[in-house]
Amino acid sequence: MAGADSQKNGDNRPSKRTKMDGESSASASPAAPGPPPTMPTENPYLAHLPPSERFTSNGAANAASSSDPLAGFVPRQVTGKQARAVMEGDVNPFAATPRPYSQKYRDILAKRKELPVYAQMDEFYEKFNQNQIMVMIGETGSGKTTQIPQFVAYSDLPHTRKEKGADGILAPRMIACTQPRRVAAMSVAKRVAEEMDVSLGKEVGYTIRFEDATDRRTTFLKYMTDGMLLREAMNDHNLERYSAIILDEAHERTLATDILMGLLKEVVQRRSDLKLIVMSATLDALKFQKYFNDAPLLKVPGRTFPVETFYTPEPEPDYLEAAIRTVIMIHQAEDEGDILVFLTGEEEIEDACKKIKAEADDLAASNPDLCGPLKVVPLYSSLPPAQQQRIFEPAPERITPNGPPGRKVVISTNIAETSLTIDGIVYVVDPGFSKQKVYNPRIRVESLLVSPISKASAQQRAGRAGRTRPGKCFRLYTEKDWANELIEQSYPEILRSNLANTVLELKKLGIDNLVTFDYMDPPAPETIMRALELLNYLAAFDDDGNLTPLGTIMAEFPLDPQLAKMLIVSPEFKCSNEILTIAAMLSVPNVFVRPNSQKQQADAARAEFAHPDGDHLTLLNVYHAYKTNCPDNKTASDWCWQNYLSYRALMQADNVRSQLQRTMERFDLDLVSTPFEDKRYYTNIRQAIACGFFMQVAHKSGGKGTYQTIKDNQLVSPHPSTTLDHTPEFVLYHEFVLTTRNYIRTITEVRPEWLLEFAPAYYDPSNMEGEVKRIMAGIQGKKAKGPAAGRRK
DNA sequence: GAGCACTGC
Repeated sequence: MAGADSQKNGDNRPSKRTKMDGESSASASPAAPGPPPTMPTENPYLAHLPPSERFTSNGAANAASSSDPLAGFVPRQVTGKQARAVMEGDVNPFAATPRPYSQKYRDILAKRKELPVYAQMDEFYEKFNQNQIMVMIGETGSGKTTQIPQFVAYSDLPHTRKEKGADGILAPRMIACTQPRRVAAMSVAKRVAEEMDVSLGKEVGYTIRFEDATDRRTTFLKYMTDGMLLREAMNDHNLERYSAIILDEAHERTLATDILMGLLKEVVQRRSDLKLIVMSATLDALKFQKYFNDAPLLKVPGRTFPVETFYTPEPEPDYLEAAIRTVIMIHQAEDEGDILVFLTGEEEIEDACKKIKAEADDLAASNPDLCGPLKVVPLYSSLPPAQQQRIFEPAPERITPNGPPGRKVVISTNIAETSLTIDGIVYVVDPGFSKQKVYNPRIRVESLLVSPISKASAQQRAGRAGRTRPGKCFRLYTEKDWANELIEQSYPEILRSNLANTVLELKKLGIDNLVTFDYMDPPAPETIMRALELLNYLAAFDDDGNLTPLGTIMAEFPLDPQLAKMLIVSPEFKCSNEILTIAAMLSVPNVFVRPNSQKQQADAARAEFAHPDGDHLTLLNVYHAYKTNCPDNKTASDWCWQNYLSYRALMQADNVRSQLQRTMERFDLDLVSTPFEDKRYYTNIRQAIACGFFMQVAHKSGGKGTYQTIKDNQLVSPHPSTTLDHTPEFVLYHEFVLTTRNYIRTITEVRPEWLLEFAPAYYDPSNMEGEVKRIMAGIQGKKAKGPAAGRRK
């Protein structure tokens, strides 16, 4: 796109321009080189001038048009002094038509000036102007997420550099800032629109799944989830719509961020005009710098209060008991201030809440002069939003005017470590554990394991105590364990995941060799092999490891490859409407609610939807019942409540279903159903599912309804929640869950004939062993003798 | 006869 200048730092437009001007006159003769493609060509404030007069010979906006606050700005040669002058000036240069700043803008600007990052604006511009890539370390409270993208806007002037896209629309070359979470992308965009005194969704916007608050013609600064940018990259390998990309929260090392880093490392070589800023919170700066060819570093201090850390003298044998004891100790002995306790999961948290509440009530009753009232609040993601909001309620009032103050205790999972910030926390209790995802490529199973956290995590947790004033952190492990046992950083997600999806995405991104791709942390080759193998069996990849036409479409669906495959083949089985529903239901959290106190009622409610042939069909029943019985929101939430179903999950399923349906339509995949009266109605559905999940099948083995997985011979039991009312010879399962026992969850009966018919290579008797081999060979023999074999495929 | 750490498309 941009000039093919190959200097080290990539972007040398200004100097190049000067040189050009020295060689040829700046006349508007058609033969003159004219401005390079990325130079401003559309400055709305200079619209009264013909394009050739809008910029001086060195590319600066023409100073003669004195009303333009950006007069004299050379893209990417802008200094802190220039930017500050405009920020503190009278006219907003980023508004659709230049207009005076509002009073609110000035009020906010005063606060922005206090942010640590503001003080380093000059240093930022020096590094930004001179380098294509830079790494930024900004601790909590530095203001990097809101300010840096704005700084870039003053330098890139994206709103003055509109270009026609492939769709013929004149659009700004945007600045993107990625976030790992949707709420962050949304709330930061809203804040920055206010700070810039422009409208959200017009000049500054955000894009997340299910919601695009941007305007193709006017948005020049876009906050988005990292996954969303990755999706865009799949169809635009050079990310041409962007002039600068800022990867925020890179230290979290989400799968999407890691892939984007690898991809962008390649893109910056192809696009010398693209600037990249990688932002992270402390610590691994050197690793990022090294990965990005020794990119320069800008370090900005945070703005938090000191946190005093305490360790236990001896290891604690029972961290749950120790955590409870510590909370009670703090409540009795420490000054006013709320407490945040980190535990690993829902059950543990509810248990701890009960115990702490009981002890604290006893204490307050027996020592009203020593202990104030204590409010205990649980926090985890599956909690309904209304209950999550309770963490923001104030601590209880003191009971008597001179009595001891009340206190709030929040008992939380890791969600409070990154996603949610609670003000007023002064004390943190950190037992040092969290549930972490691990992937075992040998048996192809992802599971959750309670594991020790990393030092980085522990520091993040401690930091939560110092957001409003100095705080204390009580670590329930010894200082020696801290030093010797905790690893520095948590393993990035890419090392802990099944990569089937990722490998498909990478291919779609145009990455040819998945093994030599420049990962910041390369995954185990076995994990990549497992993914390639699966995608090959699903016919997404051919035998040479290239994407097939089917694989190309599969990558467009926001689904696991197995689900995408079953959806794409479903029209052939005349059941795409039903498979759409099942895919959506399998993509959202469990729709069945089962409160501890009402297990029987909940099970009875579920039985109303049960389909005897399997859980996939039960999910279909639930969705149909939901759509039939819930014409509006009010009835829906009541109906869900009465039927022990999660309204939230069902709404999500509805949302996902529409998105999947749109993707189906985009690829001309028919939306069809077999008539319900037709005896093949359910068979067709089950066959389509089998086309996606034939690798996840178990065969009955031994007594007592136990099964053995076909590929890895793992002994498994159907999950007790299943609605399957018999024990067929073959079942297909959606998930393998490793808890107290090996369970297969969400299962449906399949026929061995289908497996051989739809996945002949996989089920070829020569690949099989024992009983299954005999069964498959038997079917093959019969088929060979019978009339024409193979109805489909 | 039982569990969903947390995100994301």
